[in-house]
Amino acid sequence: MLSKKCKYAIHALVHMAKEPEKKFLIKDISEACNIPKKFLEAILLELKRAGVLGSKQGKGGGYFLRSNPAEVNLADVVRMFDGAIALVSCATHKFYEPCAECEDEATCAIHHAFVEIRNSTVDLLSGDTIEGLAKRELKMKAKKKAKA
Amino acid sequence: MLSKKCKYAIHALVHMAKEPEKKFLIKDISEACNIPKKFLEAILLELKRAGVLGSKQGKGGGYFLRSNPAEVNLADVVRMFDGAIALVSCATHKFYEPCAECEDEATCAIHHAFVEIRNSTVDLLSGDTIEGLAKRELKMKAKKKAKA
DNA sequence: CTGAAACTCTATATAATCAATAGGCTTTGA
DNA sequence: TCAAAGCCTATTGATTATATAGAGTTTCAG
Repeated sequence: MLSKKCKYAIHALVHMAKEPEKKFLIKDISEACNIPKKFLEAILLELKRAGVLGSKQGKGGGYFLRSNPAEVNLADVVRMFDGAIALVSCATHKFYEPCAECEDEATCAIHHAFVEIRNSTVDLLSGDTIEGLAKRELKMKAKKKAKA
Repeated sequence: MLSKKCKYAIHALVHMAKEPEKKFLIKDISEACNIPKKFLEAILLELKRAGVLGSKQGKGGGYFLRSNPAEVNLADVVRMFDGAIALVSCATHKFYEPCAECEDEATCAIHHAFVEIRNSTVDLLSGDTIEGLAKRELKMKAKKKAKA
């Protein structure tokens, strides 16, 4: 399971990607996404340090998207907050560590099984950009409203 | 990432599935798979309570497979030790809980994205039986030995 | 019938991590 | 100059992960 931090980050980013030009106050994102304000503060700061967000201090300040929302995908965000995407450390690319208990990875069937799962998960996560998710969500909400 | 407990369980089960009729001592599995003995003890007990393994106490005792190894798959084992397979609680079948911060799951793009990922992961994990993994591993080891 | 082999069970220790909050500091603009 | 807003460090409390200790129980061999 993802950490709450990571899930909150995704919610915040998708929220911002709905109005990619807008400048957001921490407080407003916090209320819109139901994320504890102080916790969100730390999250946005990390996203800023990673270059995904920019910010402006002082009166009239706020956070805004710095990266192109079409190029920020869930694989990036998950790696940033929760580290490896794979279910075992020997099956990751970016955070590889051999399993202490495994004698020969090359002939370990478990290793091979989890590499496959990793690949499929990474493919799906990489395909989900915050722009795509934001647009999809706006459409779904519009459709639901039309029905009601 | 999987807990060590879960990974150890998988290793132990695949090891046993290589000789599905055999009775194993905790100590032997522990040494063969490089798993701390006392920790493994607790794991095997859980697997027994779940019906996957059987055991015989006393001298000449040991653990053995009770379930058909062709019917024990990684999805089962992961759920048993680590709970939900999905990355967010609102995307699971067996351990469903709504996300506290989410106002409307039906129109939440994040929810939909993670349901897809869950489905793909569950499909792959369900396809990996301990019998299949054990056979695959035996083949790989034989091939490697032939080359050397 | 006894003793060693082997699994069973409960409890505990330690460390790590997660989630959240506190509280001051700095920058900015009217 | 002061209030708005982000920046930063530290800390707390709860939970979970990993592992171990140690006593209890069952079984078989001789």
